Amino acid sequence: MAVSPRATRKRRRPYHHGNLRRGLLDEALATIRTEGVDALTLREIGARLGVSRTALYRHFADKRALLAAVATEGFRALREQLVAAWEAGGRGQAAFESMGVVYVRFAVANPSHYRVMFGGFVDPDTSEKELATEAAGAFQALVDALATLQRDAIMRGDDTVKMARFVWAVVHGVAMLGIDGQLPEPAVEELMRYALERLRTGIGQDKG
Amino acid sequence: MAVSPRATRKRRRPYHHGNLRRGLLDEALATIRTEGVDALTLREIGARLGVSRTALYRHFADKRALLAAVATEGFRALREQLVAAWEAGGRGQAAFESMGVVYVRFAVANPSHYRVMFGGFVDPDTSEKELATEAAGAFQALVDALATLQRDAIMRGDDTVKMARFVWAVVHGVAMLGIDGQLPEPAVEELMRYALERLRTGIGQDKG
DNA sequence: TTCTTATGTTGACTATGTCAACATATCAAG
DNA sequence: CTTGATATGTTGACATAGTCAACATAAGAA
Repeated sequence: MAVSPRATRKRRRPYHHGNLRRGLLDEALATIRTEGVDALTLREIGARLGVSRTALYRHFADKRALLAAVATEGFRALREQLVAAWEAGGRGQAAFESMGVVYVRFAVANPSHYRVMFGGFVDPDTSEKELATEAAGAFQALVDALATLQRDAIMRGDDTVKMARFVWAVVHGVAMLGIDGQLPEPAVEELMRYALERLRTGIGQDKG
Repeated sequence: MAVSPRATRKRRRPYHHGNLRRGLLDEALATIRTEGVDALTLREIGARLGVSRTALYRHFADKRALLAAVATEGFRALREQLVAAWEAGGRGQAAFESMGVVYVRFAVANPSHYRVMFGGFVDPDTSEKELATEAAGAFQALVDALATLQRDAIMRGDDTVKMARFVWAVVHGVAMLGIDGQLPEPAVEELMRYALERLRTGIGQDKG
């Protein structure tokens, strides 16, 4: 997995290590995935790349910046998966619920990564413009899908952004409870299905 | 605010400091509230109580145990507020939504504390039996309320626990997005209101 | 009074993030 | 090709923090 010299064939030839920034990000993400955010130390990720402990500071302002970059990648991946689900599902009601499934599964499959995105490790407002952009992009995927369903009179005509936030809150809530261990193991998938169903109909007693 | 000797009049007279455990908890919570979880250091909270840095270890196994205790207190407070809202609201539909309001407001008013409860700082499964108990207690308040509404045919007859988890996910999601700064400032309260409304009716287009 | 146990303290160790000073590779300009 | 500027990477050092071991002391029991 060492960066081969052949990679330098591309236009901008990297300097010493060969895209250390990319390597740092990958290594950080790998560590986060396998050992959790707490286990992430700058020294070890440097060591793993055969680089000194402070080499990282040439590519990231500090540890938080690194985490912000990791979060950014998370939002990008999430958006891609959401859009893919929407397209593959046929851009209808079923596709919309498929997005919900994908969302929750993303979180459950990458709990630590998801936590970096939402666990207060990074501030979405200040600094990190790219993070804000990507986060907004992921949310936009949801807004777009909802707008389509509204156009087709499948969903209520409420303010789209507001409705999208609600949907987001639902899947986010399910995901968070799931990765927090607040739910019995098999309950996450089940709750997700149920949530997507009730999201559509509500929990109030049918008046028909 | 120093512990007065008069406090020792109670049955079990404390040893040296006079209920240091309680003091540690209060000080930890105060620090968490004002400066956030990251700013919580064992050394400083000890200093603030005029006690050495390791005195804490006679009352808590380690820092995580202290955080677990803080989380426990959070769940207890949350449950009390939920129950109070339910009772005061008349144990009906309105009272139920009042619980939702209280829940989200608790999180928004105590973001750092809430994060200790749900931010992965403590593991609800392992260790800390009291924490699990209190967390379950808070959830039970929700289950009980829902069961009542089901009995009165105000809510659907679905599995109560499953439905309660869904409701929990909704308010938890709104709360989390709110304290994460993912929503524009005034949007939290607005989203909460909207969420409670749509929670009842769903977002699907009315077929009537 | 004495023994035991509950508390609290001191010193020390390790791990970690970060900065400053230094070293070196790459590229652009002449 | 040399030279200077800039981008990268390294070493040494420091401050902070959590934690443990050894020691000290207070409280209650015998």
